[in-house]
Amino acid sequence: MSDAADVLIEHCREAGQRITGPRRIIADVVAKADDHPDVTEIYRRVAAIDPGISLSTVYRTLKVFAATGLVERHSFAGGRVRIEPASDVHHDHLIDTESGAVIEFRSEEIERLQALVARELGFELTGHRLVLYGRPLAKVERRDLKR
Amino acid sequence: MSDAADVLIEHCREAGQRITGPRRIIADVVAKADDHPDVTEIYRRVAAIDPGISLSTVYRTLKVFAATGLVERHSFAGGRVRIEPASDVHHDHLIDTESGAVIEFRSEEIERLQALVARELGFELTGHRLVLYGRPLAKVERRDLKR
DNA sequence: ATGCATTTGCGAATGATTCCCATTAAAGGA
DNA sequence: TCCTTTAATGGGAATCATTCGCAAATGCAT
Ligand SMILES: [Mn+2]
Ligand SMILES: [Mn+2]
Ligand SMILES: [Zn+2]
Ligand SMILES: [Zn+2]
Repeated sequence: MSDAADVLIEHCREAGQRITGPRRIIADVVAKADDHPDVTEIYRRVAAIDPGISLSTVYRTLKVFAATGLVERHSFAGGRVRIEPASDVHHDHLIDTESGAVIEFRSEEIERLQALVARELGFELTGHRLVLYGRPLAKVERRDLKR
Repeated sequence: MSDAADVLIEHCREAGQRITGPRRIIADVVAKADDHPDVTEIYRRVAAIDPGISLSTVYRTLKVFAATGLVERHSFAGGRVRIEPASDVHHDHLIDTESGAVIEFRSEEIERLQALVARELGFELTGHRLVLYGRPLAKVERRDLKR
């Protein structure tokens, strides 16, 4: 039981939610996930620990965690929602279109420009979704980067 | 039958697709749509012209149009796909979280930074998805914009 | 006009997510 | 520890958007 999971559980309790067996396990699985798994994958990992936990409960619990801000739900291309534990520092994602790998990044400038663009349009930016899709550069194509 | 629709039909023909009655009508409806409608809404508009056209055909035809690059499919929040006729100049969207309105914008700088970030990560940017969510500023909050 | 490959309409099938509800089990106090 | 209250669970049905399968209809090149 990682301490990251303990944090999830603690926040959960503070939000007035009951701490149940399934929730402990789901919190643990989510806290350990560093690969943006989809719900079915989380269900698999949870079931490996306690096969009695239902898919319904996984969905419900993730929704509770998301509502409490403990978990983020992404919808990269392809129907199913993907999950990651909420991180203290916001980041966006780049998808390797050849391998499907998810790379995280943070661009201070893009973040700032987004808020600026929104304000120019007469809005206060409340959120955003940015996903880049890219093809890995061959080694020889990378030479110009080193300079 | 707008000329924008004719363009769709013409590209469709060049792509080796047959020009059918349903396709003409769907092309016309899509070409006129300036509000990012979902598929069901397009179906409604199509059915208002020819009630015999099926939802399946609308889905299939939109897929064909999208594959040929005539139509873009967005997946803003909320399950269903939303459609817009492909425009010559790329743009991104800001969603007014209070009204649900979709505002279009284009930021040269953000576009450039995206490519830059991708390259720094070792990728050639092949696409991206950017959606901003914002709350409309009250008039009094806008004063600092005029400067 | 004829023949054939594409399209279409309709209904069934899918896949992800949510809903329903009888049963189980936290939480808090006696 | 033993109740009481009430939220959470499991399992299955229900939803919703989208896709499939296939016989019938229809473009289009000849
Ligand atoms: Mn991430
Ligand atoms: Mn648009
Ligand atoms: Zn961001
Ligand atoms: Zn863009």
